[in-house]
Amino acid sequence: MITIQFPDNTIKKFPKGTTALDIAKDISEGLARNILAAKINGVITDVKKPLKSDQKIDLELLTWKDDGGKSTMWHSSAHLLAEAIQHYYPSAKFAIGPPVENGFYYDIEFPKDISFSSEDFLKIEKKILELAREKNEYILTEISKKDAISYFKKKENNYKLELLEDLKDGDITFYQQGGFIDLCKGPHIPNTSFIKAVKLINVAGAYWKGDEKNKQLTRIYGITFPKQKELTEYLIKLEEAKKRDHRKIGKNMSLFMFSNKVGQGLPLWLPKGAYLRNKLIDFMQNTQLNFGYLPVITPHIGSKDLYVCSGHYEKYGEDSFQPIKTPNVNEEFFLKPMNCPHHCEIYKSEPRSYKDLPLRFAEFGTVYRYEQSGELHGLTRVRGFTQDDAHIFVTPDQVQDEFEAVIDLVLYVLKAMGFKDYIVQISLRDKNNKEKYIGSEANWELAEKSIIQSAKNKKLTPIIEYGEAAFYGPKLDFMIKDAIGRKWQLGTIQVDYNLPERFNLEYKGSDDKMHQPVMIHRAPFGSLERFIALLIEHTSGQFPLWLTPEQIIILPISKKYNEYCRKLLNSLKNYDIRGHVDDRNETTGKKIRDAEMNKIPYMLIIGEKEVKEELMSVREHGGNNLGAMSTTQLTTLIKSKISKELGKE
RNA sequence: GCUGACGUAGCUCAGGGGUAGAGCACUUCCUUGGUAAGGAAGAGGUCGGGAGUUCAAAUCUCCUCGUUAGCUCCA
Repeated sequence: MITIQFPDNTIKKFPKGTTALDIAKDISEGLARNILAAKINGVITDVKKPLKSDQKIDLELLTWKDDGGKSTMWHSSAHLLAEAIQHYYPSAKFAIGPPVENGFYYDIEFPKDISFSSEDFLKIEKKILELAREKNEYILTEISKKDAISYFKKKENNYKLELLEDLKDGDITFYQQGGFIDLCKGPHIPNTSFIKAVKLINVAGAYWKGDEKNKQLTRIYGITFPKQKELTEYLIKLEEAKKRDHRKIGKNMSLFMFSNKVGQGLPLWLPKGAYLRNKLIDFMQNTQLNFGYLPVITPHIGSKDLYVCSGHYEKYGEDSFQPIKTPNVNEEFFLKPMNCPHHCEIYKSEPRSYKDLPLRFAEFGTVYRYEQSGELHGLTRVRGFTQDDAHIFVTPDQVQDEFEAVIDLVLYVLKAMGFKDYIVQISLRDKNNKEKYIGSEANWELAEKSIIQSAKNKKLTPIIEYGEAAFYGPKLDFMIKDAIGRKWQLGTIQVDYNLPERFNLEYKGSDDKMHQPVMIHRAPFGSLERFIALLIEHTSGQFPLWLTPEQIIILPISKKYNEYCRKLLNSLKNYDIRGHVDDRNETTGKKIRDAEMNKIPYMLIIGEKEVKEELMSVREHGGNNLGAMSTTQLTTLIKSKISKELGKE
C-alpha cells in the first residue's frame, strides 16, 4: 500500500501502482472527468502514471481551476496545434512549443515558399477542434537517445536534434497523440477531448533559442479552453483591456501625441498631459526635498570624452544617436543617454569629506537613446524621455542604509499613486557570461549581497533574475503590468562601484586618507513617460483628484448664467481648484454626458435656483448626485479627498 | 533590426479597377434648457508617400515611411 496525503492534509491508503486518475475516480466521477494532471510531491505529472513510493506521497489533483492544470492543457494544446500544422504543411519543422502565461506557442520552420499569416488561422483552428474531438490519448514512450536521434535525422529536424544534444540517454521521452510525435518531457492531459475551444492569437517571428544570429522561426501563439463560453469571456476581457490602452486614452483625452515629422518615439506633450506631468514633477521634487536630495540641472549633451570616461561610449557608442559635431574638427558631443556622468563631474567639482556623504543629486534629466524601431511602443518605450533621476554618493558602509532609504521612497511614491500590484525584481549578473560586465569581482559580490540584504530587511519578496543586471552593477526594479499583461520596469535602484572608479571620485575619510565613494542610481518613477503610461492604464484615465488636469467643470443650465459661472470659476481658482466653464450652446444633458466621457471628477450645475441661493448642484463622475453645496463645502470636500489620496490623513 | 498584420475626414471605422461613404467631433442657424446625446443645414479627404501594371489605381504589384503584435535589444 502507499500513503497519499491530500492538500487538505487528509491521508488515505491505496494499493501500489494506483494512478492519480484511479484516486480521482475514488473521490468522485466528476473529478475523474475533469482531472488534467497531478502534482506528486510538488512535481506535475501525467494522471496515468502509476504511484509506487514507499514514502508518503503528497498528491494534488489538478483541474482547469489550477494553474498547473491550465499549463498542462496548454502544453498539450501546443502539440495539437503542431498536429494541425503538420496536416496542412507536412514538411514543417517543429522547434519548441511550451505553455505560457496566457496560452501557448509553437515555433515552427515552414517550407521556404510558405508564408504563414493570420489569414490561415481559421483553417488551423478548425483542424485543431476536429483533431481534439478524436479524443486521442497523449501516449508516453521512453526512447533511447540513439533511436531518438535517428528518428529526427529522418525527419531532418535539426532543432530537435540540437535539443537532444543536451539530453541524457534514459531521460528521453516521446509523446504521441493521433499522428503527431514529439520529443517532450511532458506532462500532458489524458486525451485531446478536454480541448473544446481554441483561438490562435497571433503569429510573429522568433529567433531559434532567442538568438538573433540564429534562424528566425514562425511563432504561433494560441489559447485553448475546456468550454466555448470561457473563450468568449477571455476575448471580451482582452477587448476591455484594450480600452485601457494608454495610447488610446492618451489620444482621446488629448494628453500626448506623436508626429512622423518630429520623429519616431519622440512624444509631444499636449496641454493636459503636460499639466499632469508637471504635477508629478512637483510631487516628486517635494518628496525628494523631504528625503534629503539636492537639485542639480545639467545640459542635454555631453562631450564624447565624458562617455569614453564613463564606459558608455565603448558599450553603446555605435548604437547611439550619431554624435553632434562642432565647427572645430575632432570635437564631438552626444545627446545624453543618461545623467550619471554629468553628476559625477558635479561631485568632483569640489573636495568631498565623509561628513558630506550621503550626497544626493537629483535631476529630472531628459535623455535620448536610439532604441530599435521594432521596440518602440507608445509612451512605454520611446527615444526621448525624462527620468526622475538621482545619484547618491555614499561611503561603502552607508550603502545598505541608503539603499533601504531609497526603497522607502519608492514604496511611498507607489502608494501615493495607487499602485498596489507590483513585482520586485533583483537583477544579478549572468555568472557564465562575465565579459558582459565591467568592474571587479569583489565589488560585484559586495553590491549583489547588499541589494539582497536590503530587500530582505524591507520585507520585500523579490524574484531574482540572473543576467539582467546593468553592465556596471546589479539592480532592484519595481515592475508593473500594463493593460495587456506585459511587465514594465518603473522604479529602479542600482548600485555602482564602477563609475566612481572611472571618474576617480574621492572623499576624505575620518582617517585623513582618500577613499572612493559608492554610487547609487535611482529613479522612483523610472521615466515620466512610462510612468504616466502605466498610470493611465491602471486608472483608465480616471486620475487621482490631486493629479487630474481638470477637477471640476461648471455647467450653466442656460447662457443666462454664463457670466455668473465664470465668476464662480475665478473664485474657485483662488482655492487652487482647476477646471473650466462649459458655456457651449448645448443642453444640460449633453454637457453632462460630455463631462462624464471626459472623466471630470465633479460637475457643478448652475441654474436659477443655484444663482439665487449662491450654491451649486454637485454631481460626481459616475452619476452620484451630491446635492447643493456652498463654495466652502466644495473646497473642503476636494481638499480632504486630496489629503486622503496623498496619504496625509 | 527581423517576421506577420495594418495605414481611407480631427476621431472610430465601412467600401474596394470606372476618380469617395457613415457615426461622432467641427462651423452656422433654430432651440434657452435641470443630472449621460434637442433639431436643421454646411464644411472636411490628390484613400501615408513614390514608382509600376492598366484606357482607367484609393483598390493590383514593387519600393518607402509610419503604426502594431511578437523576437532581439534596453546605459
